[in-house]
Amino acid sequence: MTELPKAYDPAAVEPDLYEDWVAAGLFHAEPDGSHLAPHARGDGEPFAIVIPPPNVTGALHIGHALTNAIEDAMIRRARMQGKNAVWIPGMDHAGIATQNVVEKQLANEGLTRHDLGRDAFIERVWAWKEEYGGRILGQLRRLGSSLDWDREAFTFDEQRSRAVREVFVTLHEQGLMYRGNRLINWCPRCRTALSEIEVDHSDDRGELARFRYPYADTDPATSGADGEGGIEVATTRAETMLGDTAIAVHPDDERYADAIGREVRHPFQDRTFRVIADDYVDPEFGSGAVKITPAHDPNDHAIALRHDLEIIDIMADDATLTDVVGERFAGLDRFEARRQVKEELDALGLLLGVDDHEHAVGHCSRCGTVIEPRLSDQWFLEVRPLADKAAAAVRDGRTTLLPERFERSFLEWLDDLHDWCVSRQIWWGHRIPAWYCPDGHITVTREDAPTACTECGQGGLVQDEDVLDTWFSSQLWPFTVFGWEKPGDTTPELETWYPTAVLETGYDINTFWVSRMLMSGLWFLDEVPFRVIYNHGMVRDQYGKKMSKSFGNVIDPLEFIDAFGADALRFALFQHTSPGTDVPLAPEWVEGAKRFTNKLWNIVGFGLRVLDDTRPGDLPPRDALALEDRWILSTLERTRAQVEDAYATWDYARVSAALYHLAWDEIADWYLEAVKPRVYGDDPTAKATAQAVLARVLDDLLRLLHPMIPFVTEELWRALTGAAGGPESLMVASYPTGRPEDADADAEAGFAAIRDLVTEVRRFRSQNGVAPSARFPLTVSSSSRQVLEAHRTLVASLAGLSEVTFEDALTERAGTSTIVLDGGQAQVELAGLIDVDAELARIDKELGKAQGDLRGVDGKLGNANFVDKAPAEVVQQQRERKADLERSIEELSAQREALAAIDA
RNA sequence: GGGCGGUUAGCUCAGAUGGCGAGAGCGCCUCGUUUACACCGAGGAGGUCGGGGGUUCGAGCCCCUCACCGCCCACCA
Repeated sequence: MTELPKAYDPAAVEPDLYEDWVAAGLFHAEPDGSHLAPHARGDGEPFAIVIPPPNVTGALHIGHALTNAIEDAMIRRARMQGKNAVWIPGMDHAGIATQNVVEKQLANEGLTRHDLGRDAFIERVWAWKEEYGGRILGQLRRLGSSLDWDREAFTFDEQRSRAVREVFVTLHEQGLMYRGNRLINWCPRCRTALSEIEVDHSDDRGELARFRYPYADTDPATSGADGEGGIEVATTRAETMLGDTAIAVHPDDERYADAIGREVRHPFQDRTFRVIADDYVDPEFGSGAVKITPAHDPNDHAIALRHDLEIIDIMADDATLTDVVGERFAGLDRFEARRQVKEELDALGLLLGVDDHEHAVGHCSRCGTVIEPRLSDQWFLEVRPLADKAAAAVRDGRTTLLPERFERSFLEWLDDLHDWCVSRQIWWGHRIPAWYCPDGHITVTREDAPTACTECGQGGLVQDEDVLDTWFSSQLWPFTVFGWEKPGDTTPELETWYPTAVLETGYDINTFWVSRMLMSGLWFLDEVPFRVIYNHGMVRDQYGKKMSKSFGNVIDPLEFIDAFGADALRFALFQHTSPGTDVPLAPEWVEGAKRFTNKLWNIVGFGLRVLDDTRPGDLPPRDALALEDRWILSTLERTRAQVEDAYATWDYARVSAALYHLAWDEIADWYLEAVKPRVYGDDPTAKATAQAVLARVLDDLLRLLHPMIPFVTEELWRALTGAAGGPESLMVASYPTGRPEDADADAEAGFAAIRDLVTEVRRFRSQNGVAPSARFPLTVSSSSRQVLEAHRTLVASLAGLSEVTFEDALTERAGTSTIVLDGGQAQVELAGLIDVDAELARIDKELGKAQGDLRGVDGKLGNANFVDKAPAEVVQQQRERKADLERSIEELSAQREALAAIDA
């Protein structure tokens, strides 16, 4: 059989295997299942995942690595289980993000997008996309992602664009999509409206400026001076006072009972406004009087609507002040205006003080600029009916959120969701299918170029300049990727794979994306887009800190793949991955995972060396199997069940832990050692049996591990089975199902007895400085005598003994040392083996510990409550432990005496 | 201001429905070139399970409370 290189070299294996898989078409799926491997044909339960489409601007970062590793494991396992599994690749055009990147590039050339003009700019973005945009998809291949590349989609390609227009028009026809003049979040740098969730709030250190509005009926010459004849207000944004149109106080606030209805005079503008009463005002805060700026604050806007106040918009697109504020401040940037307004107020004697004030400030999630609430004409989607459907689907379990504890906040969010501002004042994105006639009537249509206004019939229509929020198209992803273009559409792909099996994504985009897919899927297809929402955590560094460019702790997954291989990176991620749990990642852990792949390499490498031409296949009859065979098969089956169980709770950390333990601690450390006497021995029957079992064990191990670490397992499996590659691949081999008949408690107990004895002998060596190579005889007395005696050769081989003999009871003799076993003891002839003084010291130490433990157990057993009320078996355990301790104390004391005698 | 998660060995984390005589990986110490692997093997040291109180025969696990840490949501000027 093939000899493997001594150490695993991922770089020499991974790229070729990936190409081989692609060439063999193993990633591709057909709705009718015609692609399925023979073992699965005729079954083929549909199992689809759509990739969370990465931004075209993106490069693979560690979060992508996590998402794609998990999804790949899901898909690969489903595929091996004979499901009709498909994983759809694609990218998101990522409106603002992409536009920003290209604008930055233009800025390097000293240009703005306006210098190019709309059409040229968009052309430029497409060119950029062609040149750099595909980068991340290539990087996904390095990870081993088994995406069906024949089905790649893009949120801004023609097919998806048709669906977007159709959805917009349909929603408009349904009366849910409307144009309105409302207060929205405006980013002055991106110069566009943003939705609520595109605004990040942070607690910033700011200020609270207090100043006084003089009453209109007081003398301007004196009213400013000293607190007389005015009303005190406070603000964190002093410049907004230029757009104030009222002062509000609480209706029950006695301090202001007389003030209500009075007029105040604007210090910088030739106008006055009233003091009004509104419940919104908190009398406890500040002076209890609030200045009202309807055009620039959501609460103020609401109050303005209730009281029919004048609304004055004081800002331009770039957050400089417009002429309406008056000559003194017009044209100033908002922050400069803030400073100067305070100055002028102070000059007039109206400023009462400026205090430090920490408060939540909204920032643009794309560029970090401070958001300006602003009144604006935008397109809105009335989300209530859609959100209600989505919430109902979560509540009745049509879709399940993992971890479950996320469900509550997800539902609360859906329950008080506000209308979605979908229009963006940028160029890169789906143009809004609305046209305006010269009279301002709106025509929303599926046509490319409508010629007549639907309201008044006149021509000269001009299309809305705006584009849609990028999430508007990605919300349709789970069905547009399967060919859906309009309500009622059906395709074989949709019929087979919609709803998808699971939507796997970080919890950070539940609101942006997941909720909206749920809403639109239910609205347009009347069916949830996915049965399960699996939320993975965020990848953090080894100190638990979020990875971000500004911290400089970002880890590039490609560097890990180069250094340790994709499998190592994947396995390291899996080892810490449970639903909703953040994943800390340190280089040493990837290194550790690499060691695991190397261990696996050597485990199978050993197999290849000793299997001769044995391939995995049927096993000899059970009664021909050795104890260690039955033990490992039982352990394998038990682990397989644990893995199954862990997968049922989507807990990859437990899956990887169970398989790591199986491979390293059970197979490598014990089974391979236990099997050596037979495979190196000259009993052909015993050898053949060992080989058959070993082949089976290695085969199953590789199958179980393949979804997580596809490359190394595939390479080894081909060597083990002689598979030629291409369609003969572990990728489409069957995933192990249960073999309940392999469960064998007797064999596990028997092997455990052997293991305990061997471990004790090794401990004896280590503690007494007896070389591992030293051979010596051992006499054993044990309750497990039967099984130990029957496997004396194995015991001798594993423990490095020259001879093992058995007696019913050992008698203490000078010059021997006793090894205490779980179910008995063993005796070593010490002559020439050990250092007596060291041994005495060791015994003293053990004696001390045993005596301490005994006191503990005695205390427990002396407690009447414990003895009476604890379950009998628990009490029994303690009694046994007490007996054990007493016995070992006795033995140790005897040994001590014997040794002391030799010493003397 | 709400909500959620966390606090277990030097580090990062496991520890279903309370029975633990508390585990793993890395790190640390001792020994080791046995024909799978030094990307290794054998053995070992190291924990008042954040503090306090409670329930229980028994609590790392349940209850109360306090203290930190992290995240999400939120219109208090």
